[in-house]
Amino acid sequence: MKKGELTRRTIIRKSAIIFNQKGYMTTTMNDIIQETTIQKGGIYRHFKDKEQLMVESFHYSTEMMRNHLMTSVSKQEHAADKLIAFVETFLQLSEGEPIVGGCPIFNAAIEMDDLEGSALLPSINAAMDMLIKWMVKIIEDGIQQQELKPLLQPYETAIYIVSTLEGGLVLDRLKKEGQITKIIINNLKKYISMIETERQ
Amino acid sequence: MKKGELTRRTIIRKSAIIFNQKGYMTTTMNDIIQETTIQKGGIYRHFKDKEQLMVESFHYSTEMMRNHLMTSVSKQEHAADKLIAFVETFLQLSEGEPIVGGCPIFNAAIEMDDLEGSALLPSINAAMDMLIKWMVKIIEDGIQQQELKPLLQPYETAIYIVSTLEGGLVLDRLKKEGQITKIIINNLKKYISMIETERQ
DNA sequence: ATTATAAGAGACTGAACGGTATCTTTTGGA
DNA sequence: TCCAAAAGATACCGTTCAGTCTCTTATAAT
Repeated sequence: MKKGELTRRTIIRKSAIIFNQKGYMTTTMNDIIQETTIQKGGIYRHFKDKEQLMVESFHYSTEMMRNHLMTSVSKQEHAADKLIAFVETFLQLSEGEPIVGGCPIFNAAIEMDDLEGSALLPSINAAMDMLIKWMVKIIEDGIQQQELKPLLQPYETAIYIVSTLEGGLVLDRLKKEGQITKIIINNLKKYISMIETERQ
Repeated sequence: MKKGELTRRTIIRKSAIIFNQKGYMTTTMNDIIQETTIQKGGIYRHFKDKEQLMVESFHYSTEMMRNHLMTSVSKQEHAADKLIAFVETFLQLSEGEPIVGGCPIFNAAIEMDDLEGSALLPSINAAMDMLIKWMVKIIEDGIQQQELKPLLQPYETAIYIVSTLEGGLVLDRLKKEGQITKIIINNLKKYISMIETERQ
């Protein structure tokens, strides 16, 4: 009674990668058939339509990213180190770890225009909120621990960092030199060192 | 002998807006027919295929943006003021001026995956290069005029600013509060004030 | 081993796509 | 005013899309 559940997960796992690389609108069911080597009937037995598959795949992708970031950030004690770990790990996403195709939230966000009316839209918004709130929390805790400057505005700071990160992904996509990531990391490190208090 | 040229330009002008809003791949010829109220035969008389229309529309859009930015930046004398004017004007693009849908380079860049093999790809790269080189020039001149700090790395600085700008557009697209733009502008102003020399 | 049922294969459908071919209307120089 | 050429309308074509339907095969409890 569980063979089905297994293939269901296989479909999600493989679809998530294709969606993340090709885009949700652009990826066709035939792409998924080809990658999973499961025919149309097999797929539509487990998912009522493409949209449901999109939503579950997106959820899978963001969970992968979240766990990846979480393990990296939680290794650090100091708030500034947490932020740096966040930044570095985030930009390493574009190298294919842990999910091929880079940050799934970014990939989905830039498709938002095409996804009007789709059930995926609220998921994207929720995922982005999660990311920002997470960073806000790191900053707030850092201020409370007197590791970050007390005058810092947590939300504004988080927005600024996330913006720079997402923008780095746009440029990285265009300029294949791979230099972009390094430049963004260096500049954000400098920024973070400016918002932290003197270490004891 | 010139009626044709007139409608040709009308098609480009109206298509540019739709492409910039809906995306190049997602926009259909029927969308363009509806918006221009010119039937298929009328359109295909002036453009051999959708791709040609895409390329010419993109070129039109980027020219509009370039002129808009140019007039704004050239009003300023000091390099730091030029950078601020650039940043502010760029982020105002998302409010629909001068071209509805926001920065056309950004809009096209995020579609790059879907445009593999398209004639639009080199145009996008060229446009982005133009933007970056322009900012590099402003920074280089600023250093030479001793308006910006001499240790500044022009290319790295330009990449960082443009990344933050583009990332701001991603977030602005998601969070409709309209607050994002302000936050990015404030932070980049602070950044620019840090890289300029003391004014006389 | 049997067999009801779960899982999957694959042909098919209608709609929408970009593009073409043919016909009709408009334009503007003579 | 005339009429060739330019401009535009519209029906149509092949292809591809998401999704359905029916038939076959694999599974697992008895």
